Amino acid sequence: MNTASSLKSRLTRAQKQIHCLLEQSGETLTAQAIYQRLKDQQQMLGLATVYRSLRSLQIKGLAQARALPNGEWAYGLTSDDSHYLTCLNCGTSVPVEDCPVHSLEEKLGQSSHFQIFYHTLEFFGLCAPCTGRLEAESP
Amino acid sequence: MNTASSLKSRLTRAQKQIHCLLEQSGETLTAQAIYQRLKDQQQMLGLATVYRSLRSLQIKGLAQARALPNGEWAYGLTSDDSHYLTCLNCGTSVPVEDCPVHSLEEKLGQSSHFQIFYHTLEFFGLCAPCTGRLEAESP
DNA sequence: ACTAATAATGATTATCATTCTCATTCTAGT
DNA sequence: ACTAGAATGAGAATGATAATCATTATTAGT
Ligand SMILES: [Mn+2]
Ligand SMILES: [Mn+2]
Ligand SMILES: [Zn+2]
Ligand SMILES: [Zn+2]
Repeated sequence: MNTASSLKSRLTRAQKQIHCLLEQSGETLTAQAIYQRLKDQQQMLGLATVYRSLRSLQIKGLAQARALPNGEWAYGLTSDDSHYLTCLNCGTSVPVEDCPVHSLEEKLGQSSHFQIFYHTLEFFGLCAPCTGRLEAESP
Repeated sequence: MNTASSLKSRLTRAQKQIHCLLEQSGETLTAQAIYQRLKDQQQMLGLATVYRSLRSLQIKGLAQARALPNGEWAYGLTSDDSHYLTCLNCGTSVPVEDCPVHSLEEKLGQSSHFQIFYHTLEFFGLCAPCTGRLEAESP
């Protein structure tokens, strides 16, 4: 049994609930959204427990987090490999299909002494409407 | 004159000071650190102005931000292309030398209607000491 | 240069996601 | 069943960032 699966071995009730919710949901969720959804499903967890469990799931290699432009974090499963292109002005976000970092990740996993669970890759710039608007304002 | 340089055209006093500080410093800095350094250099800016200017510099394509594990943001120049591998347990962070996303960034810039200024790429996992410690705790 | 309009700044306050505290409840092992 | 340690939850504390608004600097028109 390898390290990862041994770390995953035992999940607490809260960790199981959250892992399960992330699996069902398909999309990534903020901690607050997870808290709300569980409450709605009569599976209420304390907010502190939600945050604690998310950190544990990360350390166990099961969950990942990406920072949203507004300062919140979106959590998902590490099996999900998706990336976005986001407008710095209006926040519009579109998915990016390709991901060219897997071979690098593998290489790092061998050379760096780190056990790598996931990566984040995000692109930032201006969408077409915002580019137009900003050019008009500052000619 | 292209779009980017037209957007960069006029910088406010505060934006110039911060851009200059980021140029000198070489490293990335949090907003709070920028505030402190400018104060130390007798170039005091209000904290609100620091945040506003950083956002403007981003929209002008001059500055980039990456989220630190502790929830703060580190700001640098978009000309800086550096990435890190971070331990989810202890926060240890090591630089990653390679970056395999430039060709994708170029492709996206052409196909997506976005004007892309920068990207973030971060790896997360466990460092060797933490892997050992956690294995010992949960056998 | 003078003035009116507009933009930038800064002191302060408000926000709110996240973390901390600690008392209580659950769990595993004997 | 008993006990030690872990997990949980309610609520308070934290702290970075955003919003407010009065003041100051800059711009544009005359
Ligand atoms: Mn990927
Ligand atoms: Mn890069
Ligand atoms: Zn936009
Ligand atoms: Zn570590």
